[in-house]
Amino acid sequence: MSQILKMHLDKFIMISQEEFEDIFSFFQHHTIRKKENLLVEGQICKQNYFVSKGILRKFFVNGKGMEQTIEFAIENWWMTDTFSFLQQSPSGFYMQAVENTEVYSISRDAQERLLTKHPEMEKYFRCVYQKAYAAAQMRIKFLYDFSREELYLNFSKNYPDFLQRVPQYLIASYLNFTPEYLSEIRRKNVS
Amino acid sequence: MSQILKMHLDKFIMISQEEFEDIFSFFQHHTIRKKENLLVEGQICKQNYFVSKGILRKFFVNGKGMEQTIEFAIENWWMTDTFSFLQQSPSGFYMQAVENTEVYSISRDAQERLLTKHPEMEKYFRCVYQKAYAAAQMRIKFLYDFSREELYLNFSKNYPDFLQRVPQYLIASYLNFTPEYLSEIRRKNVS
DNA sequence: CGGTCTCTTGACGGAGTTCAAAGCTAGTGG
DNA sequence: CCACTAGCTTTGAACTCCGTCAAGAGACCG
Repeated sequence: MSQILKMHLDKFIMISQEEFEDIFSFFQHHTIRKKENLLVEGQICKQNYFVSKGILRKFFVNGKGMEQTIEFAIENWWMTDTFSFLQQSPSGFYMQAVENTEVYSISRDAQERLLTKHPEMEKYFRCVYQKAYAAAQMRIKFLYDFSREELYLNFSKNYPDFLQRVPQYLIASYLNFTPEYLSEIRRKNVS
Repeated sequence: MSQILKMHLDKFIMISQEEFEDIFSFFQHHTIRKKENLLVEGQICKQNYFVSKGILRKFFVNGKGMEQTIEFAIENWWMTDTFSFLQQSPSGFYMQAVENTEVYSISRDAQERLLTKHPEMEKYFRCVYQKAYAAAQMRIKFLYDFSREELYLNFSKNYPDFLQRVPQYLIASYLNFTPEYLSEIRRKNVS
């Protein structure tokens, strides 16, 4: 059934169909409505989520009471509050569906058992985290290197489809500036 | 001999002394002088480095020709250009010793062989990358949440010893602002 | 259609940069 | 072990990017 998860595993490790079926039994399936929360600030992040359809975003509420989006996850991406998930400590983040979304989730506990029973999954997660870490490093580089305007132009060049699926104020939030300024940038770069 | 590396492995996985000795044979030891480069822009990052003594920094040269430090690594931290190391593609970064530094390094090739021969190391690296990813996420959160001044105050509270070991212009570079502005912040917060 | 989100526009202000110059500090060679 | 130089830090003035505030125009949903 979950071909999308199987295909993602196949990118990193070799496993048989039977083995996959046992692995798959550690996961649960959820459907989340647009704007519904998977995690709110103060809760312990109990699950690691794999997006099979739709978009999630992770955000926090900053000192001024504004929502700051720090990450999006679309199909084939994992999302969790790594810190809270690892330490089972209260999270400082929210996780919310941007559009109606479907995920496969695994609890901390189930993940431990999965890794013990299927050691090949260590390799899978090592690869996934390695990639996520590399992406985070590039993200930090961009934040350091680019002006806000360049951040937007770079983002809209690399993820044009995203601009269609996600409202502008979330893009602005993700790129760390105001909707007003985004509007100004767009005006300049249309004409 | 390399007790520090063994101790770091012990934090995440159980291995015998004999096993460690075989694992250790995959590594090389290097001594790097202050200001010496381990990697320069355009090169392929061939090694993954574990710092046993001293400090490394990773930086790139931005559009204005300034060095932007994006990461420090002290004792017990791994450092590499993950992207270049994984894909064996040219790096956009430099890696340089801040003070005289000692590292254990492992090549891409040796790391692959190590992981095949000692699958427990998959778990070790999974944990290391997971932690590094969580740290990168927190870093991004700080960059979004704090003003430059708050970034400095936060940094100097959490890593007071670092301020002693590392020159101010590198701290400024790491926190993504100018040495002049750092000087201004310090003046304000001393009196 | 009425109301609540979302996007746009413009005026103003402030955090942080740039540039230039002077003061310090530490390493190096004689 | 001192003197000199290059590199690091501080100061101040001018400037700019971008945030804040306020208000209006669309757009979407019940």
